[in-house]
Amino acid sequence: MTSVTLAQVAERAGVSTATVSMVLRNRGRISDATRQRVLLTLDEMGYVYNQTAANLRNRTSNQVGLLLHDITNPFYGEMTAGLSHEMERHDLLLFLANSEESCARQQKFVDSLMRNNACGMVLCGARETPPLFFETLRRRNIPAIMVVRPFEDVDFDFVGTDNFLGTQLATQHLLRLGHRHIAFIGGSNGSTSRAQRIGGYTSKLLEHNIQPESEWIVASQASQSDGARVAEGLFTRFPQITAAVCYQDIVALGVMQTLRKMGRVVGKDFALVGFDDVTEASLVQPALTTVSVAAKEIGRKAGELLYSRIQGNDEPAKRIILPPTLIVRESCGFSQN
Amino acid sequence: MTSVTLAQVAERAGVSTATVSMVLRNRGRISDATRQRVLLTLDEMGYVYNQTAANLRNRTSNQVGLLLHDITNPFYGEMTAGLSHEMERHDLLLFLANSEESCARQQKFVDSLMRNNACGMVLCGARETPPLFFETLRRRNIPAIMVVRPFEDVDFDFVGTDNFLGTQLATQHLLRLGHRHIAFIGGSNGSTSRAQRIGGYTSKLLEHNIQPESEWIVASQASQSDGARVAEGLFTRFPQITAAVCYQDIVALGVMQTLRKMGRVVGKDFALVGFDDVTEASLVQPALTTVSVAAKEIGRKAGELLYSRIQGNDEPAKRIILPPTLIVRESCGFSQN
DNA sequence: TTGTACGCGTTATCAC
DNA sequence: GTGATAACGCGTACAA
Repeated sequence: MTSVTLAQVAERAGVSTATVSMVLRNRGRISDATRQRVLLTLDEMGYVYNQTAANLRNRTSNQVGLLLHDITNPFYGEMTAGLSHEMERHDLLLFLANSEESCARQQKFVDSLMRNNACGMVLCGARETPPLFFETLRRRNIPAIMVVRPFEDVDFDFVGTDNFLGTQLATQHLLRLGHRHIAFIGGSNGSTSRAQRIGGYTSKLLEHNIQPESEWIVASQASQSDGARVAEGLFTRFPQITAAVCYQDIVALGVMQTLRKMGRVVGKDFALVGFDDVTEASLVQPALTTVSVAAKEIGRKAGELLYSRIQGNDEPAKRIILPPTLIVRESCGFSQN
Repeated sequence: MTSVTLAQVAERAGVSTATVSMVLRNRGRISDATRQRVLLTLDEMGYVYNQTAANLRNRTSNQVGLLLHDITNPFYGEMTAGLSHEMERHDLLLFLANSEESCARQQKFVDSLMRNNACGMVLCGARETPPLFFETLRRRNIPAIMVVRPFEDVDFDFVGTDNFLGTQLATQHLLRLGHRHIAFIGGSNGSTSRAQRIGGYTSKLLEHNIQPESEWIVASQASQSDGARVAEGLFTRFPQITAAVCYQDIVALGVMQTLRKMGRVVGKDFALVGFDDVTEASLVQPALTTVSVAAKEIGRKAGELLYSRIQGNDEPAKRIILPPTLIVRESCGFSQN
């Protein structure tokens, strides 16, 4: 890396470094003749601006971090694309890290961001993130936006989806179709998102004077196989269940398998709604009716908010909750609305 | 960001900046008493190391770039995870950018990396990348590893998969199952990877004395919907086709939709093989038989190679071609082997 | 262990 | 009006 410095350019052009700097940044009063000469020299020498030196001098930075727990998940891929696009609009560079649900890696990344003078970050924290993590983050006083996973008692900006409304939509849909025995399947105990989704489900039932059955609410890991396993137990014990709202599409897909195995026809004997609208949802037979959360939009909004924070916006922490929509396909049969 | 500087720590601890620096980096001979005092002060003041200042002084960097054309594609998500993991092992930070197949964005990102003093990069170039891009990159003399997409006449390190062998495996599998009317669906004209994959498909047919039909080789965009569209036209014109090798899983999923719509049962009336082994492949019904290219491993290998280049390895450009494997699932029916 | 010049660009102050 | 001088941001490493 035989890099040319601004000083070298200045010498060759017969001007001072101040002049070159001013030309580069279009500031100050430089005569047109001088400007042209400098620009020419810059080009001739193949000068490359050293942003880090400038950042050091200005105590600024154009680099932000994005921490995810699973970049492999298509949902986060979409979100990343949205954020990345937004960052590029503002000429910010994006550092990416994948915690793989490890709090240690997560902490390491954030520390590294601080050392590298990042000017902001977007975080989707690991599941067991300790409060200490947020405390130190808060103390650093660097703009940070949480996304997707809400954390209790944490006063940071947040961008995510309306879990409560999402399952309300799903449950409403099932109720309209005449179902009265509706289960809730999936999510892991202790998850905030899950609690919110169960809230939407329960509240909608109550609105319709249906007493929620706690035994019809079962947890599951985020995999098709565990969804299938859990569903089998549930439907064996309670054959009267005719519909289910699932915590995630991936779980719904597993539930579908089980139903098929038990000889029940999804979309006829049984109605199923998922959550996330992953690509597979439209592919399975019958196509899955699901709650869609615009992942890309979450990324974009987070980027927008982060940028405003970097610009100095110091309003109190904001919560941007994007409304989900119900994508009606075939897994509930055909609706009358 | 009220940051504490090394000089402030030095003053408070009553030592020179040199001493503090040495303590921080465990260099030189510092008495234990002094070391303890400095460490204590460091902690008390909440000092955060300024990596950028150090990098400037040392003319080094700990930041590498990753350029993709579509981070939304699960394949690249996997690859990114592999690379990210490898980068973390070496305490390197990863800049991410998504060109979205735009050469302008791509060039912009690389320029930005140069200005920001990145020490290396991993690139999966946009489809129409002009030669000039590679020339300027070469001139900058910064370690760069190409991945996945091979480019003609470009003398850079490359990590990818054996496209030729991959489709040979796929085609072989179909031939063994007795198919003789096999189509090739997907990929865009002019893509090198696609040419290689078609080569594997064609050569295998020829080995079995089957004359490839050029009309049975059709292009498609990398989306499910376009795969479906293209397949519909193909199967309508040539109903005798009983099997297909797809350029990508995502295309195969679209083809599956079309087949279903046409009343043909995948795995019974029709055999389908994909390429990539994305997560969805194992989730659809029937599960998709596909060529797995270990995306994560490509990322890891690219990271490993990049790191060695950064360390000064100046052997001639290397090509690392990872062998793909055929993952047999259900979309071809059950094999006799 | 310390003093200090240095890496590179910025900008306030000063000179013509 | 134009442009030069030089101190500065912060950590590093060599001479002393």
